[in-house]
Amino acid sequence: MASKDQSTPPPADNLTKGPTVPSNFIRFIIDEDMETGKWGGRVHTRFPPEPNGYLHIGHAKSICLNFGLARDYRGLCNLRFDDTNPTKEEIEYVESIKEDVRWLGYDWDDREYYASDYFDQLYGFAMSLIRAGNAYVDSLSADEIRKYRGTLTEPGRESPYRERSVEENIDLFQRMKDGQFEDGAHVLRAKIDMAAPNIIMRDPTLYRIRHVPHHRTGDRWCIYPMYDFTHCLSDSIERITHSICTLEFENNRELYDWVLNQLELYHPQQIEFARLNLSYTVLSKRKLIRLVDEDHVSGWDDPRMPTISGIRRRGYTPESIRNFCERIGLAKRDSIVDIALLEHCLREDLNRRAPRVMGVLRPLKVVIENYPEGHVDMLDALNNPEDPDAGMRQVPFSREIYIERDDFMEEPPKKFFRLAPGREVRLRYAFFITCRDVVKDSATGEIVELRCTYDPATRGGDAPDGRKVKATLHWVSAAHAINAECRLYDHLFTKENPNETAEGKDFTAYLNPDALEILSDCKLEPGLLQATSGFPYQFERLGYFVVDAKDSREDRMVFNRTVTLRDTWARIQKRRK
RNA sequence: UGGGGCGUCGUCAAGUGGUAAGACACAGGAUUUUGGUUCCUGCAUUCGGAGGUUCGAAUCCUCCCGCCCCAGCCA
Repeated sequence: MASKDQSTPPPADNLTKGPTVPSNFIRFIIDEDMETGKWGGRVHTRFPPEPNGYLHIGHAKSICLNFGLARDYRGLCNLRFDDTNPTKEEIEYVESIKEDVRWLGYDWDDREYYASDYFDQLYGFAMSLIRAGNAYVDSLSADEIRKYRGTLTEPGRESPYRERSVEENIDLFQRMKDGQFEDGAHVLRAKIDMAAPNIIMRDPTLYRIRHVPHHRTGDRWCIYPMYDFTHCLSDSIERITHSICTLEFENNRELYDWVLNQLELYHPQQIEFARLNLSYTVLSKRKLIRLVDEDHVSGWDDPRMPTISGIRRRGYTPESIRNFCERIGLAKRDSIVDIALLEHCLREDLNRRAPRVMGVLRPLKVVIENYPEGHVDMLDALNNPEDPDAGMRQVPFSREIYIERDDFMEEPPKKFFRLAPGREVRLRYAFFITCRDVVKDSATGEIVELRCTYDPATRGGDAPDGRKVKATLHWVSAAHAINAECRLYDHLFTKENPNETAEGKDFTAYLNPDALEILSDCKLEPGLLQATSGFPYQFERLGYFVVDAKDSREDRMVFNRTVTLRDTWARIQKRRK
């Protein structure tokens, strides 16, 4: 960037700020609107979830987009519940949605709206359409309407009720509202064109009868407006400028525009973008509901789920998700983002902020034969090498400790530099130890204990004689350890794209049986007793962990592994197989 | 074989007629008391294909190919 004034140095954060928000086609549209003054310099977006399920990471993309645009252009973003189908929607979902949006770090102030708040106005607009001869009450059955609609290649036929008089339509629609008809007896339809090449325009249904109470309006209504009628009008009522939705609504834009044009109302611009797909998981509400209903997972907030509540419980941070949503970009082509990018954003954030601790997942007892019995050393350990302000803590060391079973091999292969018979390694922040003997269960042959010796001169982890070791192991003093349960998570599916199914199979066939591994005999350093949920820790050399918000108890702590550390050794092993 | 969209590295994605950004992944190497972090290095002579226009094309034109969406009284 060229500086115009040579006497003024460029701002320092020009270089340190990191990647700026990349532009995209929606920002181009808005930039142009700002130049032409199309909306009087306003940007007003909305995030319009239907409260019929929990939000997932795909919604996060939309949330970050809509709220992010409002933030960057000094505009506003509304939270609006698209609650026009009382058979599917529940109050539980609106509460969870609000919690999730807030957790992601966004604020809608007092602009919490519900399409159901507009039912009166919507009814009035429907009446206007009828009076103008642009809508009619149809008395065909659902089945008949489908048959009359035609196909992709053949035009539809007009309903015999299409030419009812305005008066009759008004009367019928009023009586629909008054509850004089059964579900399905009539619908209100837009009168457009049964031969339209866009099937959506073949006299779309605007209202249907449903004698079902609504979670907000109760029994006040028994007719409910359809999405296409509701959404554009809600946007219009809220003076939205850019109505951003996903690609599958591209066909619906013609109807969005038609309704607003017929009614001659304030007319936002609908813009479509490609929804997020992530490898090794599914991101459709229908499929997520099945995972919950069929007990493939423990619930919407199961840490294996890609739901916001699931990944929150798993230990993901809002910052990492926001960052991810910026990095994936925005376009109109269908794509599947590599879940490794999400994990990268997570590690990047966690590495900076998570205090380091030691925890042994699969303990192997080590007795230090030349260490005095009953003695305890308090050793200084760095809380976070990435953060000098994080300070130090003390960790107890004693004659009997636990190390990770994976850190010892009786017959080590070439590139294994951890502990082995006769080999010396460093115990982090403690001493060098050398393995002298391997104790096995005489019956099973299983290794039950290691006998080692330590070098007292290496206290803290450095040898005064300058000798080096190839590995540093984490450890926990046996007498001081907390017993805890750790839940290790992996990708929910074994297939990169579980939506792509073989003949006769469905996506559940690719569920990963190892997506959850429960380890119930973990040994953690004593300081972890203070750990509370929502606060991430790095278990050194293993990964990032967080207290499970639901199942952890004071006398039985439960930790979730949020994500592993990158593991070069594991990759080497995998390559070998 | 109707209509609406979309095809740029393994995965995302910039690029808007002037000679293919970046990120992730991957592969090497350096530093390291985490096989972590960090730091270097490499990674599309070519943009779905074929023609054409142009001094010059991923960008413009023509034809072809492939993928996604729409036939709910779901959203």
